[in-house]
Amino acid sequence: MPLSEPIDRTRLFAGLNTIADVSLMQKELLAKLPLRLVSLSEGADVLREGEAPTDSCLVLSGVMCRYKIVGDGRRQIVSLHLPGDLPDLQGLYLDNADHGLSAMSASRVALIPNEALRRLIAENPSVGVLLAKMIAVDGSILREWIANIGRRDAAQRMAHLICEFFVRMRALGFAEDKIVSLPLTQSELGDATGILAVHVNRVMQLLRGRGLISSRGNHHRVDDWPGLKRMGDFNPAYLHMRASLAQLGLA
Amino acid sequence: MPLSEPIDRTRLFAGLNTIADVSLMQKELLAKLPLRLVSLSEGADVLREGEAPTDSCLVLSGVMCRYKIVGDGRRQIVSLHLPGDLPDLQGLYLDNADHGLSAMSASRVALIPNEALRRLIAENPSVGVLLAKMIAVDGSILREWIANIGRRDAAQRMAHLICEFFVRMRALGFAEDKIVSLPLTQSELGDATGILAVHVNRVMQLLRGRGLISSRGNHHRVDDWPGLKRMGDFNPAYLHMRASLAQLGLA
DNA sequence: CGTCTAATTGAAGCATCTCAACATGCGTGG
DNA sequence: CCACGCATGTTGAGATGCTTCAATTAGACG
Repeated sequence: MPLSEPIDRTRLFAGLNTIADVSLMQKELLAKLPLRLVSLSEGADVLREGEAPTDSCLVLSGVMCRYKIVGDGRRQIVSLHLPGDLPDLQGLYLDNADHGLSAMSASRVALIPNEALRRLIAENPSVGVLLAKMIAVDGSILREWIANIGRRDAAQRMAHLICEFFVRMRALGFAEDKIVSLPLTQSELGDATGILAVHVNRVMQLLRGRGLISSRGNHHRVDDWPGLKRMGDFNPAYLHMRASLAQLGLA
Repeated sequence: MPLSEPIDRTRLFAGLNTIADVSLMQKELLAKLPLRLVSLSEGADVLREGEAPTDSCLVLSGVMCRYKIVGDGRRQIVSLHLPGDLPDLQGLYLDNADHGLSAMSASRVALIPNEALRRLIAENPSVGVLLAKMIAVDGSILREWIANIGRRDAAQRMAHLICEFFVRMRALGFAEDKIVSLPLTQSELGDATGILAVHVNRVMQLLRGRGLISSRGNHHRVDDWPGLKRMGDFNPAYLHMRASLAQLGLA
């Protein structure tokens, strides 16, 4: 449902800013885009597999995910998206969505008509380059997920997922106290890592047992960042961020 | 090593043509790009993880792959690339490669200076849209790989991989007799699907035993296409091809 | 307080891995 | 042409990580 609250248009640059230097002019152009604010309850879909997208989705608050359903009905989450992300930019160029897009927690998003985005890109190629970079980074993260699921065991996968989420949140200015809210149930964590929920539980206990993290509900505290990083074989290069780990206080 | 043989410039459009309608003018513009022909022996790297790409790679012949190496040294192949593909387009927008790019069989590629590509896109936005679409489809295939590895068992994964390879080859005009040359060793098939080589062997025997495929060396014949499709839970929508399966003779 | 979802625990089964050996094919050099 | 070496394919047996099924506990919410 559309809301009347004011939209935080700086969110438009938040994600872009972590990977590229967005000029003042580009910010102004982006801020002028027509936005339709929508509030989503937990689990709500913005887009379903097979639908033809007419708008691009900007996450304002909450955590969203893209997912696919395989033949036997099981779900695979293919990416997580934080405030400032544009999870479905490739919808600008594809006729039908090959995945669903839904809210993992109550979220607010801004819908941007693809027509307006296309016009902006056409008139202002430098903005197009920014968005292309965002799509490219998205692809890079997808590749790392493939490697994560294909070649690491359950504990490593989970550790890697938490590392990625933590670093991305941090880059956006969240999680300053090393406490990160990962609003996923264990079942959803399993959908993201290709593990069954019951086993996620045991893996999380393992991570906690080793003193890497501690949890209370959805809120997780990173107790031993070097250890978690090592356990997850985490190297942030694939995130293509402008800031180094050191600059994020995560040396 | 650079060769002096004539370059088949129609390869420049082959991959694009399967997903988009490339106009005559666009073909002419692409054909004018400066190309540097390079011949690769099996296993040769065009790009290694961490390197800064200066050229984009167009596959002229052979099969190439992008891959990542995880901490313990194991390899995960994240995509396969056929003649007409531009496997590393996102290198246009990223400073450092997050993956390696290598030849799975003796291959010929054409290297296109990124500078020239960027100029072409800037002067001719419609070509930029074509390439953006290619990057978007690339992302879609990555997502399907995540779902494949995360949520299907070994036999399904392998069947799905073969289906994808077969359809993509077919769309390019190969494999008309339902015989497809998949120049991967069982170890490499394992790297692509997240399975160990020994187990790949048993899975291939299973597929052969069910009459889905038959193999002689690297050449595999699809004996039961509907069966293979069913086994691999294969739905080609994610390839975003212009041609339907029916149009490819694979109803 | 009752209901519902999510987290936790246990036990048993199975898919995949691991280790180890042997077979096959292929290119190379004698 | 044969002999050899090496990479790849094949087979077997045992270990294990993850799944499956089932039941219980904890926590959130009206």
